[in-house]
Order: sequence, then C-alpha cells, then structure tokens
Amino acid sequence: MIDTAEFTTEALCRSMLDRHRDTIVVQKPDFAIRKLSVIVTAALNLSNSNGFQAMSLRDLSKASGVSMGGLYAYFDSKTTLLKMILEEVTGQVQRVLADPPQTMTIDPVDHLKWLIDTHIRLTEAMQPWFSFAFLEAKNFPPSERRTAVDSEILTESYFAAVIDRAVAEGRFRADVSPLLPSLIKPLLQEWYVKRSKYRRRGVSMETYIETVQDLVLNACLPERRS
Amino acid sequence: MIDTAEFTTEALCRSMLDRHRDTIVVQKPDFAIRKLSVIVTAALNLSNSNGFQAMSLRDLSKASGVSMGGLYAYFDSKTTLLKMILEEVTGQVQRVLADPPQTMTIDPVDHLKWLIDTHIRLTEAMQPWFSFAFLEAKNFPPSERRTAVDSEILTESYFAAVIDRAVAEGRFRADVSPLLPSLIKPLLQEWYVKRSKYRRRGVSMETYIETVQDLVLNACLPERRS
DNA sequence: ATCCATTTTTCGAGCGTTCGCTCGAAAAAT
DNA sequence: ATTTTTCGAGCGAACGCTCGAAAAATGGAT
Repeated sequence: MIDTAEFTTEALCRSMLDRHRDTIVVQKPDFAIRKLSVIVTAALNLSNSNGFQAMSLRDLSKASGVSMGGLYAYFDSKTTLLKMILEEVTGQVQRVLADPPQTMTIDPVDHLKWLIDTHIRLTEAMQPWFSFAFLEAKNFPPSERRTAVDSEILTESYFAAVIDRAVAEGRFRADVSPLLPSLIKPLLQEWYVKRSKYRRRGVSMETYIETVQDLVLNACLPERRS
Repeated sequence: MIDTAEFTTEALCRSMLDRHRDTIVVQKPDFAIRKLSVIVTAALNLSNSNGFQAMSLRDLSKASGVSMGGLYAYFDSKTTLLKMILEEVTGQVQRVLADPPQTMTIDPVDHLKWLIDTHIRLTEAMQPWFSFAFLEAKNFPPSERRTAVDSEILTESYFAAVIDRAVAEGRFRADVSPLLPSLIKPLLQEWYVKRSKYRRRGVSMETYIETVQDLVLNACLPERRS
C-alpha cells in the first residue's frame, strides 16, 4: 500500500523544486518550497474550478498572496507552471506503478489487483493533481498534451502486460477482450473525476476499488469469483 | 437502431433554430440553417481542438467565413452559443434514450443491451457534439455546467432503473453492485472521448458495443454468458 | 425584363477591458 | 554595505462585443 506521506503538497513541491532548480530564482530551499506549495495549491484550486486557461495570473496572484512579479521567480511563463505540475504527476505515476512489491509479481492476478488498487490510491492521494493533469490535458499546448497522452499510454501498457501474462499462464480465459486494458483506464479515472459524487453518496475508496477489481476479474477469470 | 439521418448537422441545426427563433435575427429559415451549420461546425472543430474558452470569436469568424457582426445575428453572446449547442445534445439524449422500441422493454436484459447499444451509436453519430458538451463541461459557467451534469445523471438513472428491474425479476444476481450504473457511464464516454485511438487500432463500433455489453452482463448475470 | 424603394443581411473597424509578462525600485535578509 | 527577495504599475496584444454603413434580396409598378 502506498505511503501517503510521500504525496503531501510539500513533498511534491520539493520534488518540483529539485527538477527546476536552474530556472527558479529563489535560493533558499525552505523559503522556496513553502512558497511554491502556496502557489501550486492555489493554482490547482483555480484550475480545477474553472480551467487552466480561465485562470489568470492575477487570479493566481490574489489567491496565493504572491505578487505578479513574485510568481515569475518560480516559473518563466504560464506554460512552464503547467509543465511543472504535469511532469510531477506523470513522474509519480511512473515511479509508483513501475515497481510493485515482489510478492505481488509472483501471481499475475495479484499483480493486476495491485495495479488497480495502487492506481486508485495514488489518484486519491493526489486528486487535484490528477484532475489538473488529465482533465485539462485536452486544452494543453501540443507538447504538454503529448506528455499527458504518453503517460496514459504507459499506464495502459502496464495493464495490458499483466493481463497478457495471466492469459499466457492460463490464469485468465484465452478469449479475454484485447480492449480490456483500454476499458480499465476510464474506470480508474472515474474515481478522481467524480470524487465529490462518491463522497456525497458515501462510497468508500475501498468499496470502489473492490468493485472495479470484481468487474475486471469477472471478465477475465474462467470461473465466477466468489 | 437509430436513424443517422436524424443527426446530420443540418437536421440538428434546424432543431436549434426552432428552439431559438426569437433570438436569431435572420428570417429566412433556409439561409439561417445553412449558415448556422457552417458556424456550428467550425465552432465544434475549434472548441474540440483547443477548448471553448480558447476559441476566440475572431477565430470562429475566420474559420466559418462569417464576419464578427454576422455571428451575432445567431447568438447574442459567446455563452449563448455554448448553451445552444449544449441543449441540442442533452435534448437528443433525452429524446432517444427515453423511448426504446416496445420489443426491447419486455426483457430488462434486452433493454439494458439496447441502452448500451443506442447510447454508443448516438455518441458516434454526434461525436463532436458530445465531446463539446461533456469534455468541455467542467469549464462551463455554473448554469450550463449544471445542465451537463443533470443530463449525465438522467442517463445514469436509465441504467439504474433497468438494472434494478432485472434484479427484481430475478434475471440478475441479487448482489449486483449498486455502483454499476455509475461505472457504465465512463465506459460509454470512452468511445467518443478516445474515438481516434480506436479508429487507429481498427476497433469497430460494433466490437466496442459488444465488449461493453459483455463486460456489464458478466457482472450481472448469474451464469457466465457464452 | 427593368426600374426604384424598402427590407433583410452582412460587414469590420473600433470600444473598453483584461490578458501574459516585464522591470526598476522598495523591502528584507544577510 | 551588499545581496536576495518582493512588489505592482505599465506595456503591447488580444479579448467579447457594438454599430453605422455597405451589400444583397425582395416586391410591386411600369
């Protein structure tokens, strides 16, 4: 299970700062991280409310309490701010999904369940980040849009690989639809896209995870799951 | 099966014109429909490329060949244009899904399969419209956002009702997840959201429909489908 | 058919506003 | 005294939208 302490705003902003130490003007890391956290938090709030395009830097300045000029100590253009957040999300996805615990990789069925569980828990821990990265993506500039699409393709490939392996090992039916990996992804996105709806209806993350796992495994396993 | 002739751009624009005859300045219906088609087609193209907010009316003017002033003969604000398109989509969804052929309502399983089939075929026939209405929705003004959300809730309720009926009649397992109707919706949206991806991979609409139907029914039926 | 008077439709420069972004100076830290 | 950080008024560009005039279409009267 993922460690939520790795995904606090401050921890993520520390990672962002490391990756952009050359373009960020502010020298003292402690100051920089604290201020970057305030800026990013405000940026995610505003973007997820009305869209990234609709968020003006004056809005961001007012909401974060950092002056116009002050913002430009942390990024050299609005698109760079977008890129910084987006790359942080895609980087975490790759980092987390790429190395499952060894105990989970013995059985491909366990591995598949782990992928579903971990992906949903990751998006839960970084919900505003994921909403920003993948709901806004279609309005991003071409280069950044590509980054978001590539990340989705990579995620899908993890599911495709483990399902292929389960079929090859005879754990799954041979006629599992080749579309299945593509269909799993929107089920995972549904959780963070409609997060507030499920909160309102009292659906816990654990229940959601189990439901998706059951739905997927019912389509794969030779016999019905108990 | 739905009749694609009902969903040509011209037919849809005729419906839009009827609904806004009072605010549209142009008198002759033939002129109006032809020009409205050009405007709406360009608006959907531009919006679906870069987002509705990013589409300036100067862009729309250039792409449609209608002058700035000419555009305002068909709507009195950019938001009104948004509202006109959005209401056309939600109106068609309601009109089509609300009255299934009588032969399909006898058996709730047939009805469920019909809902999946028809919804996907409808979104295929009106793909740019659906992308506009539901992918851009989160950046709409509050009132229009509500219209889009209500339409999604209505769609979901159709699925919930027929599944409940199938459970009540003993056609479905009693322990079908109450989350299922919510999970069907993203599977249907996936088709028009990632339309180009499936075209590239050579996945036909019929294959996609069957795959979703199988996935859903496998989660519902007491025994595995053949 | 041809004309003119009237209506209908089309046009695009211009209005006020807001945008992303800059930069020289003030403030704070060292 | 020197460096580091913060500030916000101001720049040119682009935005949604308006409006008076040009162009096109219309409908008798000759």
